[in-house]
Formats: sequence, C-alpha cells, structure tokens
Amino acid sequence: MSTIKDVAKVAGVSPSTVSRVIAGNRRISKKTRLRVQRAMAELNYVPNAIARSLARSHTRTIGFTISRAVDQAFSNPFFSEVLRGMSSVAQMHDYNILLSISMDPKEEMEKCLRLIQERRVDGLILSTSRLHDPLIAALSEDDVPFVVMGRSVDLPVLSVNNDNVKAGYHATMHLIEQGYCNIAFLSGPKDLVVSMDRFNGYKQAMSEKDLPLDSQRVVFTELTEQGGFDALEQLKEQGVLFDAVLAADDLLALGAFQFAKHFSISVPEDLGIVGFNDTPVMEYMTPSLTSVRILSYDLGAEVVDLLINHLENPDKRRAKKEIVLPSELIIRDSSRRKKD
Amino acid sequence: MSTIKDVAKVAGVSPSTVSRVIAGNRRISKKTRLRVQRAMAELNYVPNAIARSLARSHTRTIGFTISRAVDQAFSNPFFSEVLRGMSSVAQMHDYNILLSISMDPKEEMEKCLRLIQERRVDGLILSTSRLHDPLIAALSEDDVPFVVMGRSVDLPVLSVNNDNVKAGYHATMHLIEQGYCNIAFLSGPKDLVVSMDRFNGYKQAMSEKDLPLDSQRVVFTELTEQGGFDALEQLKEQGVLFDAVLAADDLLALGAFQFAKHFSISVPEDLGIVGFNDTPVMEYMTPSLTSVRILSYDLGAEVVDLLINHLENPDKRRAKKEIVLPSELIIRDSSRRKKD
DNA sequence: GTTTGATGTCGACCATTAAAGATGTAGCAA
DNA sequence: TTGCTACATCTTTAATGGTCGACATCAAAC
Repeated sequence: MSTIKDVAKVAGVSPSTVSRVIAGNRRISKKTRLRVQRAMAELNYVPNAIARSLARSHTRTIGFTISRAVDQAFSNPFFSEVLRGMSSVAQMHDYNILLSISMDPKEEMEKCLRLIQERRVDGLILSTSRLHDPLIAALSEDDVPFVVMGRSVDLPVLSVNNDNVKAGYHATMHLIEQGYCNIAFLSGPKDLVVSMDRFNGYKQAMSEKDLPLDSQRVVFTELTEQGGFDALEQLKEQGVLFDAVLAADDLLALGAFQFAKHFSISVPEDLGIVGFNDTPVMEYMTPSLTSVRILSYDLGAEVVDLLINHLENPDKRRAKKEIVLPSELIIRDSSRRKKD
Repeated sequence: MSTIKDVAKVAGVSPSTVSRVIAGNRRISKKTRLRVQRAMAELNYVPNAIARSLARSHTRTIGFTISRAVDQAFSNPFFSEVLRGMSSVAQMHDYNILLSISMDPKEEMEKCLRLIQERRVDGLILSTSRLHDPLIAALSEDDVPFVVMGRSVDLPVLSVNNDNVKAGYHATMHLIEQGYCNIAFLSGPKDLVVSMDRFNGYKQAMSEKDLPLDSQRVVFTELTEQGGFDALEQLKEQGVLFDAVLAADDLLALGAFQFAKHFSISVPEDLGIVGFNDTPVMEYMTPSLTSVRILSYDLGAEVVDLLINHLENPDKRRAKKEIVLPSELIIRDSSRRKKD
C-alpha cells in the first residue's frame, strides 16, 4: 500500500503538495498537478481515511443505533428500507454508516456514548422509541450532533418523523366514513411514542365526529400478533362492543385477523381492520389489509441528509427542526364495507 | 475532550505509562496503575479510536456490503436478523460494523474495494449472490480478509452458508411423502447461487425417489410474487401438470398462493406449496405456508465470528473453510395433504 | 560490584493536514 | 538598473493522539 510520501517521491514534490492536489482547489500549477496525478495513478494510491480522520478530526462516518425493542416494532422491511435510504444519501455525500444494534435502551445509550467519545463517528442517528429517553437529553446536553428518527420529540433537537397523528386521524376518519362507529384502538405500550401519536390522531377524529371516546375500547399491549389477539379477546370478554379496529401496527392487526377468524367474525362486514406500516405481505392476506404506508426509504434518506447538513453547517446550535413526512392510507378489503 | 497527555499530566507519569495501563498486561506497579486509573476517571478519558487505529494500523471495524438485488431476495426479517447476529458477535469482540448498501453488484464492488483501500475496515463480509462474482476473486487475489455469507462458493475462501442443498432435498422429500409426485420447482434467476443450490437438492430427491425430472416443470423467474404467479400460469398454459410447487423463496410461494386462489385450486388438496425462508407473516396465511426456516441470526453471528477469528489469527492464508448451518422445514397446512 | 528484574521514560512512527516559511519571478517606482 | 513589494508555488515543520520497542533507573539479590 502506497502512502502520500511514495507519491511525493515519485512525483518529485513534497507530501503537502500531493495533499493539496488531492484537496483540489488550492493553487497548484497545472504541470505539478498532472505530474502528481500521474504518480498517484501509477502507484494506485488511495488516501488513508484513518490518517486523514486524525488530521482533520472528523471521520465522515455517522453512527446509526437501534435497540432490539425498536427493531421488533419497526418490523421487517421498514428497517431495511430505512437503511437503504440512509445508505443512499450517505454515499452521495461520501459518508459511511456505522451500525450498532443493541438489546435494550441501556445498552444503546452506552454504545452511542462510546461511539462519540471514541470519536469514531461525527454524528448519530437515534431511533429510540420511548417517551422520555435520557439518551436524547444527554446527547443534547453535550452538544453531540445527532438527529432523532421516526418519532416525535418535545426537546429542541433535530428530527425526522412520520406524520403519525395525521395518519391516525385519517385512518380513523376512513373507518367512520365506511360506517363503522364503535372503533377500538389497539395500541402498543404507553411509553411508545409512535403508538401514542397514532392514538392522538384517533382521538382527534373520534371527537371531531362526535363519537364517544370510550377508554374501554383502547387497549395497550405488546406489539405482537399474540398481543393483538389477546387484546380483542379481552374486550370481548368484558362485553365491550366494537365493529372496527385501528391497530397501531400491522402485527397487532394480524392479531385482529386471527381473532376474527377464530370467532368467525367476517371482515370487513362485521369487523373493519386497519393497520400501520403496510407490511408488504399483508397485501396478500384474505381479505387484504388496509394499512398506513410509511415512507421508510425517505425517512432514512431525510434523516442522514439533515444530519450531514448540520454537520457541515454547524451554524445555529440547539435549534429545533422537525421534518415531517407524509404517510398514505392504502385502502384494501379489510376496511371496505361499502363496496363502491 | 481529554487526551492521553492530559491524563499523564494529572497522574504525574508519562503518556506511554498511561498507554500501558490502558493496554493492561504490561508491567506496571499497582500504585501507578491506580493513580493513572483515577486520573482517567477524573478526566473522563476515553481513548481516541482513530488515533489508535492509525498507530496500530487496524480499525476493529468490519465492513458489510450488500447490493440491492440481494436485499430484495433476502427480504424482510432475514436482513435484520442477520444484522442482529452480526452486531451481537461484533460487540462481544469489541468490533464495529460499517454498513454499505449498493444498488448493483458493480457499485458493491467499488465500495468494497474503497473501504479496504482507504483502510476503513479490517475485513469484509460479502453477500454477493451471483454465481461467479469477480469481487470474490479480486479480493481473494489481493489477500483481503473477508468471508462470504449465505451462499456456496467454489473458490478457496472462508464462508458461512445455509445448507440449501439439503434443505431443498428435505422439502422435496416431504412433498413426495405427502403423496405429491408432479412437483414443480419455482426457481430464481439461473445465476442466483442460493436458488440453484435448492434446485440441486430438489433434483437429488426426485431422482432418489425415481420421479421423472421433467425440465418443463422447472421455471426460472424473478424473485417476486408476480414472478411466481406468472411462472405457474405459464406452466398451466403449456399444459404441464403439477400437483405441488417447491418455491425457492417465500415470495414465489406467495405467487403460487395467488395462482391457486385465482384458478380456484384448493391448497393443499390439489396443490401443495412449500416455500423458503419462513417469512414470519406466512404463518398466518390461510392455509399457513410450509417453509424452510433459515437461521438468519446464526448466519450473521457465525460469519462475524469467522471473520474476526481470521483477522486475529491470520495463520493459514488462502484456506477454504465453509461453515454450513442447518435449516429446518416448518411443516404447516399448505403441504399437509395427509391429515394425521 | 555486577547481575537481574521491575518499573518508567524517550522518541520514532502511523499517514495525513495546515500554518508558516522559503523560493523565485514579475511588476513597478525610484 | 536597482530595490522593493506582491504573488504564485512549493517546502518545512509541527501538529493530530496514540503505540511500542529501546533504553534508563534503581533497588534487591548474588
């Protein structure tokens, strides 16, 4: 592996001259530039990113951490799509992505801090899902460049989020328009921000249409198929009536499907079901699932775009900036009571 | 941010002494060690990973590249599970993972080479899917440490693979035992190694049971739901008879489901369907899909383990080592003709 | 008084960047 | 023609934050 010194020697110039032709814009005579470039080509020289990082004291690497719990909720293609979006934009700006998956929020916090303290990354992308995550506060306190992804935050930080409130609102409206009125809400745990945002949209729609907001019809459960099933079974046992279910996640909606199947309730005639995330395979269920499509790719793309922008223009610190991505309700059979 | 010099000053020793208490094992009196450790704690010192990398000339980072085509095939949870496995083992050994997703094999090759030439990573994990990937040969030629994941390779390199041939064999055997005899094979493109391995297992089982290996019953298509549907429709139009389908991927199997539904063929009575990958939601289809479960987490874990091991014990170069992971056929309704 | 082992210090090195300094040439007034 | 400034171009030097082998010191042991 050749170094800048080798190139310098071959080109008959000093290492710093080589450095400057690499950097470009500096004033260098055309003759020397050509000579250096020829030497670089000849030696197959590629600058050592590590040495460069040390000298410039930044790495052109951004860290993306996610904890297992989130991974579970953010199931399937969501994750890989987000990654694709990230990777694509990162590459455009010549940045790299350091990935770190943790088992729990505590471990995630440690890893994040470590990445920053070790100076491995210039900034972080956070996908913490819990309501008051100490990590966000800590990072914000230490002026670490980071942006929060896929959730709303009440702190003055950078973030990119899906419009979960609006999506919850529209999904509920859709169910109401289809003639459902006893709409149950299947939520994830109470401290899961995404889920609560969707819940708020639901509440907004219900009250706007003057439908009773019966707290009995709202169940907080684990984000699993089983959780969805159990929640509805519980409702049934309690004698709570419902003719539709808005699930905060497709997995929960899947549980609702199972529930309907098990108790021979016909979907969508007697039970309307709407999920969140538009997990691809859901399209092929019978009946096909109505679901809110999240722009996963764009989420990843926007989030690194915002971070890199902040990294390279660190003008106004501690400002709040929130990019909100639209979501789209994909209406399919599971909620189409009125056949038009 | 404090440096090793700051720590040295506070502890009243030289930087090298600090370096050695960090490294551990070196001969240092308990007294000095304690003093240094106290100084480190006081200053909240964390060694700069970049500087360390430069001095030691290795980064404790491994690169994982995947190209879009693969990502598509390796759909959904497979990808995130692999990542989890990787991350988990990497963390155990105090390694980091640099992720790079490309749009096509060409871009993937460039990125891999770049990562290595820039010295950003110590080694690579490759998940190329095509039969004769020039990247593998090139890397092997340049003595770059890497291990190939999720596919078989005929070159003398390190790899971790699922036992696709055996899995294909068992899946076919299962169908035969269930009384199906005109088994069609839905394959991905011909240069997709994984798919071809599964195909080989299929052939093996068929010939072992003296069933005709009719090439008409084998269709090579895109790894999509539509591809699966079209392939079977084509078979039908050509008048080829089949009472079961072994699909090289769940998406293809999904296409078979759609086909059956569209032409009112009852599954599993008149058409047995078996897929590959055991995509979670498939369990909830009606009928539920029989599929080969791949140990995605283990795949990621093993591959990192092998790479790190090779990185830290670079004894025998250019040896072939292949770790083969078992897979499991999850029998569900779509292939259960005999109710027992 | 020399050997020995434990404990420290020194300084070269890793590959690069950036600020400051050197060199040479041209322009221009005296 | 000389002397001085200005400028372009390149080189030197000193960082960046560590690591590691070679050498120094010193007390205990022989």
